[in-house]
Amino acid sequence: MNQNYWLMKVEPEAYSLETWKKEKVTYWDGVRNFMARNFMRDTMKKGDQMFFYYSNSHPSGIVAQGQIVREGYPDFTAFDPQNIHFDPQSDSQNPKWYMVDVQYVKECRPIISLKNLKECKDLKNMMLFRMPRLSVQPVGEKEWKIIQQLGHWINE
DNA sequence: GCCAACGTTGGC
DNA sequence: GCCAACGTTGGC
Repeated sequence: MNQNYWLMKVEPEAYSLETWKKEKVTYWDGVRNFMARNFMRDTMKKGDQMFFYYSNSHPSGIVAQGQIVREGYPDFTAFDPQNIHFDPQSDSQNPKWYMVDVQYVKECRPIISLKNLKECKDLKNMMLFRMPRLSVQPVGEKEWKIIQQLGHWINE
């Protein structure tokens, strides 16, 4: 089976690493971008690995690693008018947005900051730099391995 | 189907 | 908090 790698962004105020570590598995709701949605709906497979990336943070960067444990299914937060991610164009008969479930694997401490990533010349082709606003994006196997080396990973 | 206006993301 | 980049919307 072909193993894929991903980077998924979250703002720490929206969903923190501490919460993820406690819950172990979370659904990745609220993605409202077509390219990111298509990756989750069509390409992500159970067993794929992902970096958990803090955006809009001080600093921004990779703080943990996880894996996909459930493949794309409708993002039900879009159906709920009370929810901040509500989208009237999406309903359960014809869902517009999708999500996956991700399980916590291990933490990276200290953070691998965006600056660290940019300074690593072997990573200069990362999609992160070319498409800085894409919140769910693939990571190449080579890049994945380099980042594994770059970080200090902690299993708790 | 083009493209200007608008809204959002996210680094700084 | 500013603002550049860029995805999306909507008028035509």
